[in-house]
Amino acid sequence: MRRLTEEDYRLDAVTVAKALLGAVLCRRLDDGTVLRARIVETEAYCGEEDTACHAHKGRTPRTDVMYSPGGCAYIYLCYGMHEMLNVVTGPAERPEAVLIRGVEGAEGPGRLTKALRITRALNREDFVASDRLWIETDGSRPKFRSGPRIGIGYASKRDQSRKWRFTALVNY
DNA sequence: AAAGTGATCATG
DNA sequence: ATGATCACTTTG
Repeated sequence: MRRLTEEDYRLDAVTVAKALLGAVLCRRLDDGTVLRARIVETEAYCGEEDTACHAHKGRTPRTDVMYSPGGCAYIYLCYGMHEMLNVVTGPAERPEAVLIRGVEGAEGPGRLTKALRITRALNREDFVASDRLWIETDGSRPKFRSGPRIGIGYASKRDQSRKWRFTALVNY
């Protein structure tokens, strides 16, 4: 197991979204307990030109974090109750991110954050250096299926049709 | 099928 | 200040 480094995160979101399948999301709580879960579903959001991406309307207080260099967390509240975890990717000033949609045992973006006790308090956390939130890999690259992203009816038809959701096929 | 829940952003 | 919208989950 090795922790992912900034080089792993500074690639484009589609590449990182695929690479994160099979990697292990790790969360250390205040009491020292470490929770770990393998990532099984991801989605890529690719810059201002992607009408599904939160950054497609440009930089706002919320999307500012997406313009940081790849390797930090973008976490926001959806529908007033679900914390959504994203991994910012790409170089600085390029607003791309990977939404973690599911981990083994907690499938669904709101469920995994609940299971791993991840909230907006961890927005902007640095996955490369943090002792509270990081990602490890054992090098496994599971086979996966690609499909359209979920819940983006507000995006252009073209962007809705892009197959930027990735689901691991193997059961760990 | 529809509620539940509150942050966010564009509008005024 | 107001209101529409929302990268969802659960319940019926």
